[in-house]
Amino acid sequence: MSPTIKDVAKKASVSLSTVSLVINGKSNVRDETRKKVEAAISDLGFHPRRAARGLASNKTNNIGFILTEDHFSRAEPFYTKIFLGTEFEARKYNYYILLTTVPKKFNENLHLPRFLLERNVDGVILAGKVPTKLIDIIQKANLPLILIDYSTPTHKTSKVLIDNHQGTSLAVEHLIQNGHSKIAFIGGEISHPSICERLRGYEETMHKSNLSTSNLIFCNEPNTDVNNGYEATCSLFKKGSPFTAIVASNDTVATGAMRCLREKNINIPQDVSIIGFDDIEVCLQVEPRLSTIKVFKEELGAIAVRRAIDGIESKTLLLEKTIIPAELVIRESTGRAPNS
Amino acid sequence: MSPTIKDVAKKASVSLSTVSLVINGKSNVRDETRKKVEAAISDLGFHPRRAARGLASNKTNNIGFILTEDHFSRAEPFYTKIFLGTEFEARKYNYYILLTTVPKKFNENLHLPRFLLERNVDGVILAGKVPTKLIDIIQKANLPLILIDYSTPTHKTSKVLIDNHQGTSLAVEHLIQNGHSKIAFIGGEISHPSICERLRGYEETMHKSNLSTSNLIFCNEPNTDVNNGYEATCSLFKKGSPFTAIVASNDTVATGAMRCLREKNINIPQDVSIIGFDDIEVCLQVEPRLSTIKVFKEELGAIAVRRAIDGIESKTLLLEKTIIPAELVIRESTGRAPNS
DNA sequence: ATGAAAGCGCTAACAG
DNA sequence: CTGTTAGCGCTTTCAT
Repeated sequence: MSPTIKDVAKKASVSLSTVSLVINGKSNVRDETRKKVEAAISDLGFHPRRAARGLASNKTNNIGFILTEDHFSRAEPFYTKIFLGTEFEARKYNYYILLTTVPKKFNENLHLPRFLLERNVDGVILAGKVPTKLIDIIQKANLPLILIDYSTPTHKTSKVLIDNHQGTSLAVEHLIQNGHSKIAFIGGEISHPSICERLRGYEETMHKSNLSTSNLIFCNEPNTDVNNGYEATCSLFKKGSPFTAIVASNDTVATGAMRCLREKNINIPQDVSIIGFDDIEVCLQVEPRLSTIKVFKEELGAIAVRRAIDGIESKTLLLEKTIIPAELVIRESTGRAPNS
Repeated sequence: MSPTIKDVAKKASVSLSTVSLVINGKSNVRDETRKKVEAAISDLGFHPRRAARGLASNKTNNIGFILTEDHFSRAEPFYTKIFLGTEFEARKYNYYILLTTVPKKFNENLHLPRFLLERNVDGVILAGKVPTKLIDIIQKANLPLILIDYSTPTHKTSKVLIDNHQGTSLAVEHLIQNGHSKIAFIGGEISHPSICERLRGYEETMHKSNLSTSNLIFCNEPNTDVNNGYEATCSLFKKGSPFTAIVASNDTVATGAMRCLREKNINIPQDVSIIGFDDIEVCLQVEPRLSTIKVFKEELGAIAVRRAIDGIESKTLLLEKTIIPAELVIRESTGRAPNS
């Protein structure tokens, strides 16, 4: 058996409660006593058992991380990075992250995460678009809740968001500086607030520069995967205005667009420039390498964890909204507009 | 406060221990009593608190999942899928997965995962190449241990492996059937047993068909990322024999090779065929779509969880070695050899 | 500043 | 088959 607080107490010749005070970093311990206890702890290689602490203090030191199944499989590299960010940050504060997924069509009787039922988390982080019913349930359970990359007007929650609007602004400005004026926007799932904001950022920046967007927006796709990018680009060719650049709603969509361009023997970036959003691995694996708007994914996760812990430890659920700027990354898929 | 076993006992007019017996599915409870208890449980929406169970039973119902940091960032989509496989399977058995990473250059005093120190897991799964020191420590702690996609001759452990050898055999045979005979193998990190086996599978299948591999193997790269694939292919051009097909040690390496081919204006698959290994998302995002050897990643994770639970619940650590076959996936990057 | 004692919610002998 | 009882290892009043 590993040593317990009792062993430590004996070794340091103090009482159990004194050891407990030291473990929990409470102030009212004489320095000398603290030293003694700390020595005993490190001598014995003592580590408090979580289960015991949890039972006594009614706290789990776990944070639940929930995303929808299809988000995690479709946009995997994006959410994996966010998750990793949460894990690293949680470690610093001695929390564990419990990750789980829920189906897109969520049924609260079937799919409620176990850690919610078992009250095995002190707070919850939701990433991406999630069922609003799930938000309701978590709020009713009175658990600190942080949304990442999602927000809904009907629910008041803390959230950590990407500056999508600024992101596509950056993208459009970069293209304009390269002499482009006929710039298209493609990608689906406008129902996701982030995608919608990306579209708005594009539109506003275009209009601010007196550029037309008519017949240059193709967002009727139901999703944001490779095929949607491909289809949207096909539509752009069939029904759209002429263009020399494409802003894609994310990197995956951009790769679909690239496929379409290649099929039509259009050179990137000589004939058409293309820029993505997110900065996932694939940007470096396609040919040419994809310019994009970088999202600080690990940071999003880390900040969410800090907010969650704030909520857990302060007991006052203050609602904070944090917006993280995005950053332009220029690679090989964007260049001067033809004849400019 | 959520209901406790006490509330259930009162409601069902039985004792605490009877409720406990029901919860734990022990057999010695009269059917009628069980029904009564179950009704009370569902009426109250009772869920046993993990911390309490854990403390009383000295069991956590957690399984630790450890991988090296650079594995998780470099070969992220691969390991993410394995991790997801563990999570889904663990759910069925009421376990949680605690994921954490350790640095490649592992120092046991600095980097020992918390859940090991705090004895907060009942078993451990290691994925990919991990420090052997870590294996030592886990075995010394007498925790059931399962390796995924790794094995070391110096340690006796249960493991779940990919049939790498058969995988590259499949790849080579597919190419031979398409008229290729000058087939190269590229990719680095032969120190990883999996990569080494992939090389061996290639070699043996080539030799079995009386094909030469001389000056067709380029594996001096230190890693298996995009650049290594690129560099290995450059070497192949500079120092190698002529070839019409490439077997890459994984998909990421394959994308690097594709970059090199494109730079040299070599068409895939008209001039050179290329096939990867793993079947990660990027296969569908590059142009042309990459033929590959599919690894059942979620399955690897799921089986590892079952093995771990076997070990936890049986208390007898039997060493099992499970090998999962790989599968040929033909897409657009492989075709008939030129002039055949 | 430190110690004594109660108890968190459950499991696990043991009795009956 | 069911109930009684004693902890599991820690936190947390409450005294001192």
